[in-house]
Formats: sequence, structure tokens, C-alpha cells
Amino acid sequence: MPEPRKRAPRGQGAALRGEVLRAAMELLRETGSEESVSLRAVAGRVGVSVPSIYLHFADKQALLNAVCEEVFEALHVTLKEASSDAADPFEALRRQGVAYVHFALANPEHYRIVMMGGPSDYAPADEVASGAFGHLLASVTSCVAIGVLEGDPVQLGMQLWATAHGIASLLIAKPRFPWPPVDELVDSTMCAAGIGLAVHSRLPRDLPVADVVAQLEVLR
Amino acid sequence: MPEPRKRAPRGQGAALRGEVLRAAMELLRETGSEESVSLRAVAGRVGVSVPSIYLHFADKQALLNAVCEEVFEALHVTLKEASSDAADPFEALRRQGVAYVHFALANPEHYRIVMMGGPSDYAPADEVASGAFGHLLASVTSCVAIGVLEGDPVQLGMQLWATAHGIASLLIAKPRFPWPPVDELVDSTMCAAGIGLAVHSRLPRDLPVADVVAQLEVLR
DNA sequence: TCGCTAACTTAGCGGCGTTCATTCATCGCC
DNA sequence: GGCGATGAATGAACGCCGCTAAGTTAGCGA
Repeated sequence: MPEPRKRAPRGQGAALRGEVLRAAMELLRETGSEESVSLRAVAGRVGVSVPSIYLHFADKQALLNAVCEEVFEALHVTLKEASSDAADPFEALRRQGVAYVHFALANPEHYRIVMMGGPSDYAPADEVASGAFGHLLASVTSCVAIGVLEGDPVQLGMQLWATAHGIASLLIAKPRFPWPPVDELVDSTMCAAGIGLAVHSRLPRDLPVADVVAQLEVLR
Repeated sequence: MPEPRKRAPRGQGAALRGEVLRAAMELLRETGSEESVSLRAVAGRVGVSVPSIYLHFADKQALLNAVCEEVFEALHVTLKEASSDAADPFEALRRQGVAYVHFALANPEHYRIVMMGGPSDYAPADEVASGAFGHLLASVTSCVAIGVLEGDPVQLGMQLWATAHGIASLLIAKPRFPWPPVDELVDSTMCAAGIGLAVHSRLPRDLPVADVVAQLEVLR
């Protein structure tokens, strides 16, 4: 039943690291649940004994963190592609939000361990975090530059991130909930969030929302 | 070391259920991590043997689900109180959002198992879900009635829920992230979300956001 | 006093992450 | 060709976990 693996030649011990990482990601995808990614299951899939994993990963968490790095990078690439041919930075933001949620739904367990895990689960390295988040930040900064958004780009970026994450993580955590059609929910929420930020940032504090609504009637 | 517990009298077997549930919630709060709430730890705290728990809960998940029910109900009460003295339904929504995030941050592990757990972790009973969510829905419906919001109240409610959840769950999952001041982040995001929904729902499709922004200049 | 039964325990299963001492296989070197 | 050195990988075990089956204790009605 198990497939034994040939011992790596002298200098190639590190090859096992890649195989273990690969097996963990596959198991996560195939089983769809983190808890069934046990070291014994990973070792069995690679065709190796359990303690061999400890030659390349300090503990199970380190292995999962390595998985997270991969996922984070894949997310970064996805967001970059999604927004590459946007007409303007605001449109780029919307596309990134939609792509973000779609990525999460396409890789729910991967997304879960990266973004919904325990507080100690994964603290992305600075360069990794600055990858995906930095890309988002660049679009936000462009929006501020052309006057569509106002305020601190970091805070604006986090608010948009939180919005996309809110939809993604709820859809993942509560799949049985009677959600409306996902695409419409995602698109509409991201649009509303963007517009909300644009509008809110240039409103006088505590202006009754009714006044805003009234003013907008002329746009219809 | 452990504190033995006196056997309950004849008809009072169910008393143990309450003690177990209480101990589980306390452990969750004190340790701040779900994984250290083991049946052995719970049983030890109650002063009882592990299998006794199975007299009242089918398995560990059932115990955690019972914890979730308690948390959900507490959340419901919190939201109701927060919005009870709001001037208008839109203000009620904002207050509910802020209270929601504060509740989550005050009870992070409880919030985690209810809202960020595995897909099978907790499917709230209909009457429980309709409690907290129903209350939110009522406020949304009022907003639609007075014309501040437009559209399907259920979808609008879910969008607001997702926004609040996004902030709460990110703050819980990534506590080391350099967040801006929480109160301001929460308040500003909830305001922006509400305004965004109000504005977005009454805009022609694909209206460039720049037009909206230009129109709003008069409000300054 | 006896028996029934609710309330609870003892003992143990298999699986988990982790560790330590050990074995195996390959390499450069004489 | 033999051989020690060393990198690659292992076997066995520990303590914890959720869970189960079988057994024990205590109080009530008859």
C-alpha cells in the first residue's frame, strides 16, 4: 500500500523537503480539512518515516507555515494578474477584491490556515506580507493620488482587505448558510466598500446619511 | 490536586451538564486557545472522569456546539443592547457593527469557534441564527423602509455582517499585524460600509466612481 | 432488605506530535 | 579494494488526545 521512497543521494537531502511540502499541500486540497493533514499521513504519502519530516521542519507548525508561504505567494500572483489590465486604479481595486474572494473559495483549506488560523499559526515574513498587501497598497495609493480616495492608504487598504476577507471567510466557514449568489454578493460588496470609502472620507463628520442620499438622487 | 465532585442526587444528573459547559467556557476564556480545551482538562476542572462528559454530550463537537449556542445568545443580547437607544435605524446598524466587533475582540476564542471554525463546527439552530441575524435584519429592513437603503434586506444584512466579521476575524487571527487604532478602524469601516451600501444601491450600474465623487463635493 | 437503575469510574483502544538512539548508504581517501 | 566519516533516514517509545465498553457505586421504591 505505501510507496517506499529511494534514499536521496549524498548532497540531495533537501529534496525531501520539497516532497514533504508538496504532499502536505496535496493532502490539504484532497481531504479538504486541516486536521487530516497529520505528519503520519504526509510521511505515508511521501513514502518515508515520520521523523524524517523533522529533518527539514522544526515541527508540524513549521510545515504548515511553509504551506502558508506558498499559498500567500500564489495569492499575490493571482491578485497581480487580476488587476493587471484594469482601466484605472479604482477598477483595479475592485478586481483585486473579486479575485481575492475567488481565490479563497477555490482554495478554502489553504486560505483557512493562512488567514483564519490561530494567532500563532502564521506570521508572514515581511517580504511575503509586503508582496500581496503591498500590491493592494499600491492601487490604493494610486486612487488617493488621482483623488478618488482620501485618507491614509494603509488604513484604506486594510479596510478593503477586511471587507474581502469578511466575505471569503464567512463563505468558507458557513457554507450551509443560505447565501445569495456568490458572484453578485462579492461584486456588490466590493463596489459598495470602495464607494463607501470614497464617499465617507470626504464627508463632514456625523453628517446624516439622509443628506448624502438626497444629494445622490440627482445622479440617477 | 483535582477537586473531586460529589455525585449528584438521583434526579439531578443533568446538573453535570451545566457544570461541564461552564468549565469548557471558562477554560476557553482562561487559556485563550481552543486546543487546550480537551475533554480531560474539562473533566479535571469539574472534578469528574472523562467519560462522564459523554453522558450529556454526544462527543466533543457537541460540547463545543453548546458553547457556541451560549456565545451566540450572548452576542445577540449585546447587539440588542447596543442598538436599543439609537436615534434612527441607520445609526442602529452602525452601533451594532461596532458592538459586534467589540464583542468578538472581548471574547476572541469564543468568537473563533463560533464564526471561524471548520465548516462542520457549528451550524446554528434556526431559532438561534434568527436571533442575532434577525435583529440585524430588522434594522436593515427599517432602513429600507425609510429609504436610506435600497435593495434586498437579506443581502444588505449579509454584506454588513461580512464587513463587521472581516474586521473582527482579521484582528483576532492576525493580532501581530500593525493595525491602526482599533476603534477608529471599526467605526470608520462600518460607516463606510453603510454609506457604501446606501450609495451603491441607488447608482446606475457602472457609473464611474469619479462622477460620484464630483457630485459629493457640494456636500463639503 | 433487596433489587433496580441513575450516576459515575476504570481500563484500554488507536491516533496524534515529538524525541532519542540507532541503522543504513554513500562518499572521499589511503 | 577496503574503510572510516558523515549525511539520510529509521524504530521504538512517550505522553497526550478523543472515544468506548464494561464495571462499580449509591440511593430510591418495594
